[in-house]
Amino acid sequence: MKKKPLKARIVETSLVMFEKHGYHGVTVDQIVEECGTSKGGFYHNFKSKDELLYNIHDVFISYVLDRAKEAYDNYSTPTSRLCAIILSFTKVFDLYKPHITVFYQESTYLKGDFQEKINAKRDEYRKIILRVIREGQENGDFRPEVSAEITTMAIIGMVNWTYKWFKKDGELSIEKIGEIFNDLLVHALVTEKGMENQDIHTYLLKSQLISE
Amino acid sequence: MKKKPLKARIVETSLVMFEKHGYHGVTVDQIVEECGTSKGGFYHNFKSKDELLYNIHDVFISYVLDRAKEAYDNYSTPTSRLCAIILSFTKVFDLYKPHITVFYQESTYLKGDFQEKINAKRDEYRKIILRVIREGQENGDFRPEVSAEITTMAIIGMVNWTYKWFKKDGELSIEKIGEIFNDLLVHALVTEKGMENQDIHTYLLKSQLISE
DNA sequence: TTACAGAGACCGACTAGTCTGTCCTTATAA
DNA sequence: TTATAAGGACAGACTAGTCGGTCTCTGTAA
Repeated sequence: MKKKPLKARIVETSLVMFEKHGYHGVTVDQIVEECGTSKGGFYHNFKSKDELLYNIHDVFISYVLDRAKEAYDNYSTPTSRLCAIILSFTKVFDLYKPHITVFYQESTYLKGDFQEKINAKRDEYRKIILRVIREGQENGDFRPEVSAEITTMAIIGMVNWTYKWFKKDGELSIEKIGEIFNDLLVHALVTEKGMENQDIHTYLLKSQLISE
Repeated sequence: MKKKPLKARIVETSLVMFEKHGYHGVTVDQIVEECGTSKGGFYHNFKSKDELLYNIHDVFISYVLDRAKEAYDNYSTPTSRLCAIILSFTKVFDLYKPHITVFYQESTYLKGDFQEKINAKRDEYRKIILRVIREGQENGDFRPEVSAEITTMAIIGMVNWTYKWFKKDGELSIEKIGEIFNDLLVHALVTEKGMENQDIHTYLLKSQLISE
């Protein structure tokens, strides 16, 4: 029964603390106190508090970026690709909720080089979605009259905002939430022609009467 | 030519600075330097830096809350109410973009009583949208199979996220962006029966071919 | 004279980061 | 197998600087 390496423990502990109190609401002393180590232990593993923040950002954005690329490669139509990307992202909330919160809450405080590296990956992510939507508009599956750029940001916003309200022990599982997002998206974007595709019904929720 | 009162100048100046560098990235000294006053001037108008942060939060949330209530009262169908609320909110970006950024970025750092007051208003806002969606589902205008709660948060997310990317001198005006949001929403939510309503076409973008 | 708005030197608490030293594991030579 | 050397992981006292907030003083308008 081996103990986890200190570096991982520092990341995990600080993550929970940052999520609750914010990056500036937690001191290095509090972090080392909480995971039972020392200043020495901390600065042996990280060059600075900033580097810890960068580390947290990078783990998360690299992970979702990989999932998005996978989703793009594993499917071949705009609709299935978009839905797969959305679903892969929402699923990450179960695993990386604290990372995501820190990512969107504290990225202002990333300095110079750290900020540039993260922004580059963030932009890459955005461009994948933008590309899927453009391809959908070009082949007639998606409605052409809505701006692809704005739609991209609307989708990203809808999904990302989940970090503000999602509770792991809430009523709906994260998969279910992802399905609702996809259902809304498909209705908002897909044309009648695009709807004729058979497998699109995979992404739609079954209509049911409201109980009275 | 009367000068603006110092208190307002402090708010305006700090807002711009907070938006760029974050609440913790700006010191009181920097604020008073930037608006040509002194520590004395600052602490004569605010009990603490926290109170300034609260002030900024309150101005913004109170404003949008009033606009939402107005929009609800001025319209009578779920669709028109929802669209009016969304439009009133997006329009606020022209006026209050820095407030909004600070609101969503720094609310973690509001202490005790301040936090509770802001959260109460924020919750009130959420409930207005939730109510409109429920009413739409009950009268058959909105699709009943999507969860009203999740849809509410999806909408709020889509709109709120605008603060992360909207540029005042960008390609599209904020009104145009609001119209796209409404178009997406109407397609995502409204039933065929609900679509029969005449004035719904006000909220839809005109279909046009993509130039090749 | 009074009341209030603002100036700015000053303070004390706090915090990121440093530095020296210790322990423990592992490699190596006898 | 054992003695010894070396290097990495960590401990924790310490430092230098920063920042929110206070206090006293000044100018001004009624």
